Amino acid sequence: MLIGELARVTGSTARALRHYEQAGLIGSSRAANGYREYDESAAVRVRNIRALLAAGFTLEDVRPFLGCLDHDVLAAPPSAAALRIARERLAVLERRIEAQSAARDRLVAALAAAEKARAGAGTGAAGAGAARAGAGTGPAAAGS
Amino acid sequence: MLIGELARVTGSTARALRHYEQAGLIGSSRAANGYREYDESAAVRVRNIRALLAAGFTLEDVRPFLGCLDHDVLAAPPSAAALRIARERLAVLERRIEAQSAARDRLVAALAAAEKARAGAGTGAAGAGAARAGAGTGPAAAGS
DNA sequence: CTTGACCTTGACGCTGGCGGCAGGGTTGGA
DNA sequence: TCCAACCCTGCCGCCAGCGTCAAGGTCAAG
Repeated sequence: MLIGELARVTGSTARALRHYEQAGLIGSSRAANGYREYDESAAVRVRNIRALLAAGFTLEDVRPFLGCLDHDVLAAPPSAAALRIARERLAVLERRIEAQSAARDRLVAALAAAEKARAGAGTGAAGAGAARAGAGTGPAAAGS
Repeated sequence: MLIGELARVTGSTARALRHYEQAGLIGSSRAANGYREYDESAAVRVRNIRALLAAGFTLEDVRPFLGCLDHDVLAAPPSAAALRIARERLAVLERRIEAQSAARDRLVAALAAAEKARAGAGTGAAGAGAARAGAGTGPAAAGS
């Protein structure tokens, strides 16, 4: 399989694949003309890599998983280091989701308050008061 | 308040504040000597901005909230336009949270499968089988 | 032989959020 | 008078994951 086909079947691009190779995540044999050649397992490997990337991993983070990615998924008996990194990434993801959910909740609350203020008073003076009530849970409180 | 003090009270840096200004997120009056001068509300505003950034917003994302950040929190004089933008942002937030939650779920599933495989078989042959079972929800399935 | 679709390496560009340095001006205190 | 501690603008660097030329070589088809 040449690089273009691998790109197609993995939903990536030739450029990305060369990038992964340069990062040491995938390998390739070379044909006589210098073209990269891949076998079937490369497709699986690349899909796994991209899945990890999509999950917020960096290329560096993916490296420890290389042993597993060959076979079929990243569920092969992974090294302790791989597990550790996965958990770290998971924690980061959780924190990010948490932070964004908090932002969302604040925004929802602010919207509700704004609409209530709208219904109550037109000028916004009363609205500012209602708004201030939400301030405790608002971004200003998150000044860590 | 000069930029250094504002940086101190907001836990940021002068460099960052100039960056926000260049991005149009904060303003400043200038003293005769050209120094930036800020009033108290600037600190609140900056803290709000940083809170949003910490929540995964980009500077661009923050821009629509500017009207709210001035006063005290993100509850503004609820103009129809502001409400609309807020709702748009809310939708974007929801989508982002959704995407990241999906990534998290995949990662969790992969971890669970990995640990099951670990507990089940050491060599990897049987482990690969167990792994394959988890593959449906695992990264390999996320080849979009 | 030519065309056109593939492939190669190399190198610069881009986005985001600053850090850091260069090369200055200003101000207050010893 | 001189230093230290501020401030200014401007610009390059960095990380990450590629995109996008540029400038070619290769190969099958017409």
